[in-house]
Formats: sequence, structure tokens, C-alpha cells
Amino acid sequence: MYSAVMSTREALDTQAAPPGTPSPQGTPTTQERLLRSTQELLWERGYVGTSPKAILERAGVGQGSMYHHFAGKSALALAAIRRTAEGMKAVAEESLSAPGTAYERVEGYLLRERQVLRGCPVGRMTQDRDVVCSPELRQPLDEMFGWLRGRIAEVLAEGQRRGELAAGLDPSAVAATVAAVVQGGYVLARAADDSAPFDAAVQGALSLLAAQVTPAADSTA
Amino acid sequence: MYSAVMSTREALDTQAAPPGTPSPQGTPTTQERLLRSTQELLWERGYVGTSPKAILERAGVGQGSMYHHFAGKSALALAAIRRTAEGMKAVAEESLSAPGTAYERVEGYLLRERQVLRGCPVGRMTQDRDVVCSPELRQPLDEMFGWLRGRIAEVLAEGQRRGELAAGLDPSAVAATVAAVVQGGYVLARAADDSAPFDAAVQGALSLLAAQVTPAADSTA
DNA sequence: GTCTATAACTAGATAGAC
DNA sequence: GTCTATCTAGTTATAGAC
Repeated sequence: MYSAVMSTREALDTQAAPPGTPSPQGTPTTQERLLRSTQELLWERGYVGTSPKAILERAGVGQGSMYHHFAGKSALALAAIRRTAEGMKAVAEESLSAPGTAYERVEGYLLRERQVLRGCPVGRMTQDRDVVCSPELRQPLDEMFGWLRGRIAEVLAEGQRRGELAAGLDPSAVAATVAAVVQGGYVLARAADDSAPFDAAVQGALSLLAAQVTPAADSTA
Repeated sequence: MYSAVMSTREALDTQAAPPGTPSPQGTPTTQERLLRSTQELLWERGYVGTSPKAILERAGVGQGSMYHHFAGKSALALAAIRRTAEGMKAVAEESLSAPGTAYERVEGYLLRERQVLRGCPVGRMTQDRDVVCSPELRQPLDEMFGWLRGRIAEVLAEGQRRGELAAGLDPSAVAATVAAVVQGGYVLARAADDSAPFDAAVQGALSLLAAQVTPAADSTA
């Protein structure tokens, strides 16, 4: 799922590669290592819970390197959040642009393999005061979830045009419901320390959506 | 690790009010003020983001008072989380035990007035590593959400028995969906800094649930 | 570019006066 | 019971050597 999250800690390579670009071979640059460890730590501990020191230690670099490449904690977090949000979009698009009926594509999105107990690395950020209070840090979250709701709505609307889904369904509202079920599923699962509530929420949503599939288009009927 | 047990020292409290009870008139005890400010701060900033110092300042008491009444930050947080979770149960039960059809009761729960952009004070805690990693601190969240899913499932099952809802509906799964929509709605709304996505998610869920209402029981048909 | 040293500040808790 | 020091460790950043 998250290539950016692989904890590759090879020997230090001193130079090369244009900024922002991972080196083609297996040895990431210092900047790249800083970004990746920030992505991991933001996911695990959130913004307030992530200290520059922890980032440096995980990346295996000194203080100076971090402040050379980034202005500070928030600048590093911004870059990490942007990348995480982009990665999430790419993964979601994979399911939503797959072949099949609208129902099948939404089903694919909902049933995609997830590390449920770790939660959503993007949704996680919405619970961080410092993030939502900063327009810059919040922007990638807003963009990602706005895109997601729009994209699911497109899929549903397409299904309606094809006669697969009931005409009365509101694509935009149901898209928000689908996105919310995933985010809320993470919350329920983490509270229970068990992924079962997440799976139940998804199954419930799928069963409700399945009732919107028109008889003619329902291959299981 | 976490010996965040509720301090029994409160039993030795020489002041009037019985433990855990706010004094009847408008002047809350020191203990009560500490609890309330902790509840507020946990909601706003989460566990890691809340310092004892901030609690003291908001409560208007000194360091010594806090450590007299509570063993430390985690003990105070545990008491605050327990109370918040209990309050949430009471508020939800109000909607779910109201008169009306199963659909109407779930609708009442979903449309209940909420401070959407502030998020859920209980759900908020599931994003805090220190909370979910401590069995003691996580327990009230687990209990609250477990109760909520069970209670909604009861309402739905009752609706089925009364012939209001389709027999094919899985009460337990749909209950998880309903609870998840609320929690996920908060996430979408905070990302957008706008309560509209929350409302859309709720409307989508209600429209899908409405399709499960049997024609005979549908007063709007 | 990367490192270590250091500084100003906050977190979380303790000690002891009153 | 409540208060004001005080303490150790961690946070966030800057300075300057290599």
C-alpha cells in the first residue's frame, strides 16, 4: 500500500539526486529519509506527538541536516502530509477506476486491504489541532477528501446513467457516506482494538448500497 | 505501565460534596473544576496535546491541588474520559429511546444537534496513541462505542420484528455503519473546515436506510 | 551538507511551607 | 488542601565547527 512507508535504513549516501526526488536505486537521500520518517511518525503519533528529535533518530541524521533541508517542523510536516495525501489518492483511484459496475468499483474501494488498526494517515491529521488550525497544513487534507468524495460521486452518477443504480440515489450524499464509513470504521476499530467493527460498518454500507442496484443490472439476482 | 487508577484519596476529601459529584449550587469544587477543564482540553487538544499546566491554568488552581486529588495526568485523564463517555451514552440514549419507528429513532440520533467542527470528544481519543495503547484509558471508549453499536442494532432489530424494516437487513452491520457515518462525518467536516460533508454523509445514510423501510410501514409513501 | 553544542522553553512530577 | 519552588527530561531551534 504505502511504498513511502517502507523503513529503509541503509548506509548514508552523501550526495546527488535533485531535491524531492528519491534516488533511482535503493539508497534514498537524506531529504528523502527525513520525509519518510516524518510520514511514518505523523501516522503513528500525529503532529503534536511527533518531535523533530524522533524524526531525526528514525531517519538516522543529525539536527543540522533537517534544518538545512527544511525550515522547521511544520515545513517538514507539510511536505510529508502532501505526499501522504497524494499517495492516498493514487491508491483510491486504483479501485475506483477499475473495470466493472459502479457498485463493484465502490465495493472494491471499500474492501481494499487496509491496516485498519493503524487508522488512516490522512484522516488522522484532522484530529490534530495544530493541523486543522493551519490553512497550509489543512489544505492537503481538504483537497484529498474533497477529491475522494467527488470521485466516488462520479462513479455513482455514472452507474445511474448506465441504469445500474436507482435514479433516486443522491450520488454526492452517498459518496460522502461511503467516505465517512471508512473514516468512522477506523475510529470504531481503534476503540475496540479490533478490526471487526470496521468490517461490519463496511458490510452494512455495502448491503444498503446493494439495495440500490436495479434488478436489471443485478447479476446476482 | 499505566497505573492510572482513580485516586481513592478523594474519599478523604474533607469538603462537603460526595466524590465525583459537583456541589449542588453554582460553585464547583476544586476536583470538579479540574475534571471539567480536563474534559474540555482533551476534546480540543487530545491527550498528548494536553499538559497538566494547561489544565491547572484553565481550572484556576495550583500544581499541588491537582496532585493532591489525582495521581497524575493519566489518572485525571481517565476520570475525565469516563465521564465524557458516560455523558455521550446518555445523550445518545435520549434519541434512541424516543418514541417512533425504528427509522425515526435512528434519524433522530443522526440529526441530533452537534458541534460538528469540534468533533466527537470520545472518538477524538481513538487517535491518541497513548490512549489506545493503555488498556485502562481505552476501556471507556471501547465500552461506549460497543454499547452504541449494540443499542442501534437493538432499535433496528425491533423495527424488523415490528415489520417496519426489511427482513434482509443485518441490524448489527447497519448499526456499525450508522455509528461510523457519524464518526467519519466529523473527519470529513474537519478536513473541509465546513460541516457540509457531515450533513451530506448523514443524508446519504438516511436515504439508504429509508429504502429499507417496508412499504406498509412507510407513512410517507 | 552534515555534524555537535548549546539555549530558551515546556512537560510532568516532587518537596515542603503554610 | 492549597500554594510556590524546584527538578529532570524533552522540545524546538540556532550557532558554528568540519
